[in-house]
Amino acid sequence: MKIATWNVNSIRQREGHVQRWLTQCQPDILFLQEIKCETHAFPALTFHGIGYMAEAVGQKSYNGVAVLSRAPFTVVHRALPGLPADDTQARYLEIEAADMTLIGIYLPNGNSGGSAGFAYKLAWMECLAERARALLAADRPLAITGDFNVCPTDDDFAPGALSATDALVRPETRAKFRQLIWLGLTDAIRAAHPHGHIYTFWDYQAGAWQRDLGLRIDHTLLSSALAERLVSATPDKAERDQPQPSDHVPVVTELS
DNA sequence: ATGCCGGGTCCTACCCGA
Repeated sequence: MKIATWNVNSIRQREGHVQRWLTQCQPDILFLQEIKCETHAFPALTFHGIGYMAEAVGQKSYNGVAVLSRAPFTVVHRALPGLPADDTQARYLEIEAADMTLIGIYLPNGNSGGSAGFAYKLAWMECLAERARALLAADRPLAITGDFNVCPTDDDFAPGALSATDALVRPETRAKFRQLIWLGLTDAIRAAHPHGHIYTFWDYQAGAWQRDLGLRIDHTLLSSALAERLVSATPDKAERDQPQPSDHVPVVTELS
């Protein structure tokens, strides 16, 4: 079973990329982030045409998540439980499929909006940990996948690619990420590649791709029952060389 | 060297990303 995640940086700009990639990679499930369109504008029919059912949680201009699946699934939540009711940012989609709970996230970046923006990121991470805790307590096989906007350690970004005060690497951000991990979740990419630099994002600017100045910020976290089935978890770097690519590449996690 | 590219939008200068 292949579960994939991809921040596509606008589905309208990358619809053809996703269609081609699905055909060539054949994942069972693909979570998308930064679709940057309203829910009704998501091009579901394109994906129906190649055998994928679709569900989107969108908003105008920013954010937006979606899931594509070859097998039927049930939508459980279209927003992160625990957030204020007036929070309309489209960043969370939780489904049940193949007897697993699968969560796709676009975690707040935390660099814009000053201290309030960073506080929002930390509050969002706290709610996510609370949700994960509840699902794990109920003994649900669980995967949380998506764009976490967190470099968990100094091995997870190229030297010089970020300042020490960036919201992706700040100690408070990393502490919240560890809080998630310590619930008993396995960071699948790091488990499959224990040593060295491995990236999922390269900025459009300053030749970051050509100079390999990347970040590892797209993650898949697995509960123990799924971690025991882990076969591989790998970014598909070839996508970054496509014409008009997203700045993120797809990450594919394979379970036996 | 946080705005170098690239997406978005009340259309065009400005917000956001990581």
